[in-house]
Amino acid sequence: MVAEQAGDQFHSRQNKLAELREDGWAPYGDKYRVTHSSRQILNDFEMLEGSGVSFFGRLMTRRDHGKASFAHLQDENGQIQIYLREDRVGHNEYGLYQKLDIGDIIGVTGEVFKTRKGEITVNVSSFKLLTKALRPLPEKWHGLKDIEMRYRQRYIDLMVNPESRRVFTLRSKVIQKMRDFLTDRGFLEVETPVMHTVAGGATARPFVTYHNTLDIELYLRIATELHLKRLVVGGFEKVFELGRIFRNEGISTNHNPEFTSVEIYQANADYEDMMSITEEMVSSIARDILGSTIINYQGKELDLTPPWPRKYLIDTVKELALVDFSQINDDVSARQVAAEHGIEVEKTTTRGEIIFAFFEEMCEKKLWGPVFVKDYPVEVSPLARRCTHNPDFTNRFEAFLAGKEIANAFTELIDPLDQRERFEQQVSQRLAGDDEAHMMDKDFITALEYGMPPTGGLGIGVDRLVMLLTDSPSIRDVILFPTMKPKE
RNA sequence: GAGCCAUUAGCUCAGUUGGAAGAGCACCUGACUUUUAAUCAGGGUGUCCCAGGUUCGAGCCCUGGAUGGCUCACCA
Repeated sequence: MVAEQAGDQFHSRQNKLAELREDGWAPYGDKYRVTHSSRQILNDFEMLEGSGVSFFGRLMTRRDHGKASFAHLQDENGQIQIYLREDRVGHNEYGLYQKLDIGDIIGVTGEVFKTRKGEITVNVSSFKLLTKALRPLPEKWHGLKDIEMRYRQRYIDLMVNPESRRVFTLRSKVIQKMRDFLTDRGFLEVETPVMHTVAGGATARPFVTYHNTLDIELYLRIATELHLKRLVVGGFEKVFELGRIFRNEGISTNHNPEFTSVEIYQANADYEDMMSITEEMVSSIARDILGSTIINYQGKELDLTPPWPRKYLIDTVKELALVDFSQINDDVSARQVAAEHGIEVEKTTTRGEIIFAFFEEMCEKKLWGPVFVKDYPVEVSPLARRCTHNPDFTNRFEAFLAGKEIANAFTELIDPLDQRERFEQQVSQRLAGDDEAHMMDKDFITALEYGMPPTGGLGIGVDRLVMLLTDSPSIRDVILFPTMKPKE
C-alpha cells in the first residue's frame, strides 16, 4: 500500500476512488430505486416498523464497531440512522462500506426498527455507492460558519447547515404564496423584457450590455413598471410580474445588485387599494407560513396584523425630524432649514426634495412599523399621480417594516402631458449629471396618449420581505448566490 | 469610497512579552456486532491570506495589497 500523501484528505480520497475502481465498484452510479424519504420513514414508523424500505442520502456521520456500524444518511428533508452488519450485508459489501467516507452518497435497502436507545433506524440488507465525494465535509458539530464560504460555496452551506436549507425553503414558499394570493384575486402573471432600450421605472443606475447584431446598447431592467403599465393600457386590468431586477449600485446588508421584486397593477384602483393588498398579502403569507401575523425580527416583535397605520410623510418628518414643513412653503427657506440640519443641498434643490431628504436621513430607520407613509413630494415621484388638492405631492406610499422599505406604490400618473413634463424634468437632471434620473421613454408616453385607465400600482422587495420572515439580518442570507467579488 | 475588525490544519477555533506552530472534530493505522459529539491505543497532516520591511529571531511589530464582515457614505 502506498503511503498517504501527508495531510491531504483530497488525495487520500482520490486513492480510495482508484482502489474502488480496481475492485470493480462503480464510484459514480446509476439512480437508485427508492421507496421512501427519511421524513416518510420517521413519520410513518408505526406503519413501517419491520418492513422493507429503500432510500438514498449523503453519509453525514458514522460510528464503526468492527464488524458493524451505525451512520446517518441525510436527504433533502432530514437524516435517518442506518445500521450495517457484516454478517448481513456480506463480506464484500462491508469491505466497500469501510472504504466509504463522510460525504459519499449511497442508496440503502433494509428494514425499519428502533434501537435500544429508541432511535428509528434502518437495518441495512444491501446498499450501493452512488457518488464518491473527493472533498471532506466541514465539521459535524459546528457546521460551516465562515460567512464568505457560505456565500461563495452555498452548496456546502446547504449540506451542513439545516437553518440555511430552512431559509431557502421558506423563501420558495413565500413566493409560492404570493403567486397564489395574486392569481386567486384574478391577477394575471406576465413576463416583460429584462433587456431594455430605455431603463425606466425607478431612479437607479442600470447595468449596460450590448447586442452584437443590432449594434445597440441595452440596459438590464431596473424595474418592471413601465412595461406592466403598457399592459394595463392594452386592456389587462390586473397584472403582476415576479422577477429579477438589476441595479448598478452599492452592496450592503439591504442591497444586492440583482434582486427580486413583485410589481402589481390594477386598473380602476388607487393607492388605498394597494395598501390593502400589501397588508393583506404580507400578513396572510406570515400566517400561512409562520402560523402567526406576529413575527420576531432580530429580537424585536413585529405585528403584521392588518390594518397597518397610515401616516402622512410630512407629519412623519414633523414627528421624527422635528421640522414642520407645513410652515415652510418655499424652496429658499427649505434650503435654509436643510443647511441648519446638516443636510446637503444645492442651489436648485427644491422644497419637495428637501422634505424627502429629511425623511430618508432622519426618519426611515426609526420606523419599526408596520406603517404606510403616504403622499410624497412630486419631484421624487415622477410616475405618481398628484394629490387632487395639492399638486406638490403625489398619491404615493412606502411601507416600512423593521426600518426597511419593503413596498413602494402609487396611484399611477395617467396624464400623458404631465408625464412628459415629469420625464423632461428628469432628463434635465440627468444632463446635469444625475445618472440615476429617469430617461425619456417616448413609447411609454405614446402608450399613455392612447389612454390608461386610473390605476393603482405596487412594488414589493421580495428579498427584504423574506429577510423579515426568516429573521435574517442580511439580504445575502436570503439570496442563494449573492454577488461577490472573485476571490483571485 | 472611508473607518473599524477578521483571515492560523479539511472544519470550528486557541496561540501569553517577539524565542521549537496547538486543541476538538475530520483524516490515517489498529481494536471493537445496538452506537449516537461512540469508545480505546497510536499518528499532526500547516504557503499562520499575499508581498516587502524591522530584528540574531516574526503567526505576533511596521508598510503595502487581497478577500470578507460591520458601520458610514452611496442608493426608491
